Amino acid sequence: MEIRNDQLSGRVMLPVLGQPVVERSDATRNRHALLAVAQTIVASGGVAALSMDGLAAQAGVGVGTVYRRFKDRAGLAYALLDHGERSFQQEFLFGSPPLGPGAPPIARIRAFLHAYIDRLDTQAELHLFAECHAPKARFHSGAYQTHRAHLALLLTQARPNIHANYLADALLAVVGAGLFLHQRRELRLSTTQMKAGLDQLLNCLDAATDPNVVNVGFENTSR
Amino acid sequence: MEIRNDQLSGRVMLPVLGQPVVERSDATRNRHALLAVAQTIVASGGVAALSMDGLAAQAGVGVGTVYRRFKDRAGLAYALLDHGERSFQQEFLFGSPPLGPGAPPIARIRAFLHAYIDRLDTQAELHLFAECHAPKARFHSGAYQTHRAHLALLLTQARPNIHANYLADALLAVVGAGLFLHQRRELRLSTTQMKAGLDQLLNCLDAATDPNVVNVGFENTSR
DNA sequence: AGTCTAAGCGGAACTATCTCCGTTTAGATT
DNA sequence: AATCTAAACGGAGATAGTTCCGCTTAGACT
Repeated sequence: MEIRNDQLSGRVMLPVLGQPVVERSDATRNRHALLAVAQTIVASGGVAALSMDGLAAQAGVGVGTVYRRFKDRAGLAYALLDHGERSFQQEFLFGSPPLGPGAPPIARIRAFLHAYIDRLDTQAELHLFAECHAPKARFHSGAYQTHRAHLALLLTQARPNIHANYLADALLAVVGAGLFLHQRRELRLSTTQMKAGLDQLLNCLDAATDPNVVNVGFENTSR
Repeated sequence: MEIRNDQLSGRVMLPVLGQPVVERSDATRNRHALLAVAQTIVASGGVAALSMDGLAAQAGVGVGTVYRRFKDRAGLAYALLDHGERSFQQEFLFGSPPLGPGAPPIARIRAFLHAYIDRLDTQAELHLFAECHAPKARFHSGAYQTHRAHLALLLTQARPNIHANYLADALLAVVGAGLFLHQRRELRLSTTQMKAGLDQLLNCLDAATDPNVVNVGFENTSR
């Protein structure tokens, strides 16, 4: 889902070993057709209206084809999120500061979380859908790994003595789709308010002169 | 699911308006039988083995009965978690410090999160199951509301100027079942290590002399 | 004891996900 | 062009969640 080359020709490099290296032309055609139809379904009726059977019918292919292309419901959702994820990664990896390189670490983390919130504001339902139908897949996805590595690096730069990986996971949990939707729909928070809440959290990390961490228990891995 | 009286007689006060106030004896009998069977199914084969059809068959009732008692899969999961939740609430509301009243706020928060982690260690799969099959229900459950109110109160006591509700939600997100299972199974963190990570987060809250919050954007509710 | 009725029960039926496998085809090789 | 085969396709069927509705029953009231 993440590792693809040859975007212009429409050919896709699949990362899984033992799988074909390039898609056949009919497969590529179906992938694009299915994604296009899925987009319109979601746009008109929300994620609830997106069913595998219905998608296959509307796209004029068999259900087997849908499953072959996207593995399952969660895979379809991740595929739909992929476009936005790509450009998001471009921005925080190579774009202009404070989101991209150049700004101080804490400022970049702040910008990242703000941008994340803005993305959620349009795609939270799809995110939640994906997470709920494949809870483990979220953490294994290239998107999550990239976000985590990005935050962990910045956290380490900001405060060398903290357990950056744990905190990165923690920050990403705070901007999870489920909580976001609850805050937005039920608590009626604006994205501005959420960003303020996140800022507050970050200010604590920033202001704490001594996190008093000493890595208790993080040296060895137990089971 | 939360508001019940008359525990000894087995009668249950249902909180939903327009519903019967007390269960009929056969209904109570079936509820207990179903919960007992469900427990053994989960104990032997994990949550994956828990199906509504199978449960009904093993308990010797019709599927309709299962749905009448528990509404849906998520409701069944929440019912299974209810016993533990009850005693957990007793402990942090009325038990001995630092979990119960008497200790300083930050110490109580710390104890709460540690206890939460210990609970997850035995019940994370059931929690995840419940959350994924009814993502909105998590936040509306009495359990979540209670945890949130508890943390928010303690946070307010510790630092009057922070947005306690937002931070309470944030802390609960960090101990979400999905992340916990990932950390435990994939990253192979021990519960001790997770507690250390949480301590670090709390120490930041505690150490930050000025969270620099000024409640930006939290005054009015937008949509 | 008889009656009445709201609540509970059971399981057929409907829906949607996902798997399986026989058939078809893209495209490489000759 | 003919051949060959890995990949893709389609849709029937297995499985599980959920709803619906006609029948049954607990328990309240006479």
